[in-house]
Amino acid sequence: MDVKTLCLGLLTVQEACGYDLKKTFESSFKHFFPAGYGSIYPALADLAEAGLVNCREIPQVGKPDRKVYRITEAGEKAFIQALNRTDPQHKLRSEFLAMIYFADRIDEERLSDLLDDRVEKLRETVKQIETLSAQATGDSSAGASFVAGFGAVVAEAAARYIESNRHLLTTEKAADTDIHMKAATG
Amino acid sequence: MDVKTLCLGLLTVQEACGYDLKKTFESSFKHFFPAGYGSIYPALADLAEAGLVNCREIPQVGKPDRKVYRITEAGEKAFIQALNRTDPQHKLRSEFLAMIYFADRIDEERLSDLLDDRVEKLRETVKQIETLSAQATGDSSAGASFVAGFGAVVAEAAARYIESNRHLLTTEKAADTDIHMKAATG
DNA sequence: TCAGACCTATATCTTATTGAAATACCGGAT
DNA sequence: ATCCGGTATTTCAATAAGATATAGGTCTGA
Repeated sequence: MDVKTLCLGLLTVQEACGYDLKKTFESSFKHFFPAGYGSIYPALADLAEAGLVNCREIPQVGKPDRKVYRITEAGEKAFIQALNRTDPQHKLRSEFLAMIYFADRIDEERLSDLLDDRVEKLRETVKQIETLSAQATGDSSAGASFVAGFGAVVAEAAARYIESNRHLLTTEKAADTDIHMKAATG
Repeated sequence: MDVKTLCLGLLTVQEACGYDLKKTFESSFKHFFPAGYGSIYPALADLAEAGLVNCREIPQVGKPDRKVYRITEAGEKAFIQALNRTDPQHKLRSEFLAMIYFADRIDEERLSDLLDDRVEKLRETVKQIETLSAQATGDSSAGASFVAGFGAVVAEAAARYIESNRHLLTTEKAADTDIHMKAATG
């Protein structure tokens, strides 16, 4: 399940050009599978070369030709196979947590800003997802709703955790460093 | 806050070789910042070249020389700077959610397995983190505890979300596709 | 009305990261 | 005896990230 496969999946729904796919990634996948042009365009080129999609170039004025990709039968099969074969990963990569790990080296004001910013961004994520789900333009399959809900729940849980436990990072680093674990996982 | 900076941070605590750092990554950072040898060794080489760490080669029998890296003063400064300069990212990359997005293309048994596996892995993560925190060998700064708690809470929230909402993916795709959003974010 | 900002669309470059395999030897368990 | 797991590093191809270049279009406010 790399960017290539995901593009293929989106093309099972509707033909699109790289730019369109990027927009879909931004709206629907942003919170759990970000991808940029640097991944999408090479992915489409590879898919075309492998015969999993066809490409039709539509001339435009003032803009580059629009390369519209449409999935082939081989592509459909390959995608279904990918859904059945792959053991899916689920990975977080957080520079934020990496920094916080070293909280004792960060001065209090900076630390406070970092935490505020993160909470704010998490809440923005929740809001974005809710807005998107409310519109539900197209994107309203059970799967789409489920992953949206997942994103919102997890982001909200993260925000709440930060709010509830940030005091452990700023108040004196005393004995009871595991209290938040009890509150957290109980 | 790339792998390089994170290695530098770990070296502010204690001198270590690449292999040692990998173990630390496995134990303390695994759930939010995975890194393999392919990232760590080049990172150390770069740090050494930049003069942020020194390297001392300790001969061994039957094993490659142990290259022990110790941070320099320039390195200490660079790390503090990194903590103050960087705007930290926080990204999820989930092939799992990407697959689930296409749940309507997955047959029921396979889907059920995917969900079971994910819940199990999330619960394992929680358990691992709790075990680690209980031992708390060395790794017991406020920052370390905070990030451990974060990991546990978020993993648990994710597991619970899957358990509570998986029925939306298997039962008939009927009208009320947004019920879980209410339950989720409310 | 005119500048600045943003949208459409693709291509490409550098650097970072992944994940695995290759190399080598030791000790303990079967 | 043999196989597995731990110690340690190196390296490689594939993948991805993130930014920049290109180029003309529309919209917006002063």
